[in-house]
Amino acid sequence: MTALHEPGALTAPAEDCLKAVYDIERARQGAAVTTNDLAHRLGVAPASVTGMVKRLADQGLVTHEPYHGVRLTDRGRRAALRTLRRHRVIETYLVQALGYPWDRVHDEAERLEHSASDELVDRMAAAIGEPTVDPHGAPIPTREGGIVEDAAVRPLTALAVGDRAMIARVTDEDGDRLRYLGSLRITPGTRIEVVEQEPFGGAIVVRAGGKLRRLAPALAAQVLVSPARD
Amino acid sequence: MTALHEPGALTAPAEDCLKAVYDIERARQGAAVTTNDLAHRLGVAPASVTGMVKRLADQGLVTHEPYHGVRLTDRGRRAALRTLRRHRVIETYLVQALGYPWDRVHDEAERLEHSASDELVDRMAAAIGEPTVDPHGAPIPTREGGIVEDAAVRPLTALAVGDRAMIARVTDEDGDRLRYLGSLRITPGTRIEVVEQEPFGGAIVVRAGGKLRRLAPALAAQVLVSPARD
DNA sequence: TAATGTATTTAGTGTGTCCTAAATTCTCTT
DNA sequence: AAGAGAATTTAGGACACACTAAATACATTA
Repeated sequence: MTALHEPGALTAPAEDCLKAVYDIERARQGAAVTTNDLAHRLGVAPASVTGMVKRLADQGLVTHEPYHGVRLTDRGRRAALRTLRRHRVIETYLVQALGYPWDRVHDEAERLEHSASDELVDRMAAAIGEPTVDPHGAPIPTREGGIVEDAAVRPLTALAVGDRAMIARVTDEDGDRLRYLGSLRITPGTRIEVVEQEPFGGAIVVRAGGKLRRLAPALAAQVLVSPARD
Repeated sequence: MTALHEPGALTAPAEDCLKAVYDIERARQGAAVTTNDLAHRLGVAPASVTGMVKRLADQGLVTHEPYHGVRLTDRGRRAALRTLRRHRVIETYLVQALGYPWDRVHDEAERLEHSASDELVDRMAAAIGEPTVDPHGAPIPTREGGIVEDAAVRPLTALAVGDRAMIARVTDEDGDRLRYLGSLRITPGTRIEVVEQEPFGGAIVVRAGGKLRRLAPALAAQVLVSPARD
């Protein structure tokens, strides 16, 4: 790909990288993001990340303290949120308007987010009633770049036996795991109650939709819940 | 962009080039396509086309007789039709499902066609009732790669005064010209009658939707009509 | 048939993205 | 405080795609 003429236009790998920095920065609660994390997330060699980050730093989208990690600048954060909005609107549209199952929208959106115009994304959002969360429960940034992360949300693993809650979000992108969770009705909006917590890193047993479900801790950690208000 | 791993995966510029070869080959009635034609169509320097064509030839998608033009192989034609189907289904979907005006779908589809999966395109087609022509009247290739070009279709310029016909297709991609034609109701499906043909390359005057419209020959040449059956 | 002008290809560059292998820096433990 | 091991960056390639400038082939006309 040659130099892009439109000012501010980013390449697809650059957008992906910014999105990844945003995501990991948030997961790390604002700490700097290591190139290794990024390499892992992006499926790319660590040395490649160094190069990408250098280009993004030249454009003023991230700051890079060599050997100490990457941070988004304000401009970088805006760009990341723009891409995130595209991604999540597209995912939601695919599910609501085109009947995609929730476990197969990620990869499609991953490609489309780089070529869809703002107009298209806005039309999609309008067509399905301006959704505020995507099919996995993740908040959709607004046109203006705002985003509301629900502070009350915790991982399912943080609940105690007897706690009731509602599934708010599933932070997993792997199709197989999502399909599995879907088959168990472990999806945003479902009410659950923790029935049992097996000791020493064992499974968590919840009642969901009237059935008992055993969730491996690795899976349960990806399931975020909000306190049941009843 | 690095070497693509999926077998048969083409880069966006390669897909664009194949589509252009297909289109020009058809317009030239099967004659070989010159690199200059392609350069013009793709908005790229002629030397760049030579390089692109070389890569496509290495992949067995075109044959290239140096200094004498390019031809699609069967595999190349299949690839071109796959892209063309994506493009035209997307254009039609944007108009029918998302309310786009017909003069603004081309550029959007031009980008999306390279990142939309077959599944997405098929779902779009299904959602709007498996259309057979796009908003400009161009036939949409089938999933299997077939395409039916209406043989009875002729340019508006080929009609004589007094002839009646129906607008079948507008072979123009420029947004401004399409918007203009749209404002004149010169769109697929409209019945017209040739009222006057100004001599020596002058305008063609047609009655369309009850109104008289003067069309410059360059514009009229892009308007294809099929004989009115009444 | 030779000359001329156009079309086309070759040669040489630059950019973005990726890689592997080798150096470097950091951190943690002893 | 030093050294081992891990993380990171640098160095050196490769490939796709674009460019300009120069060389070459073609076709047409005088």
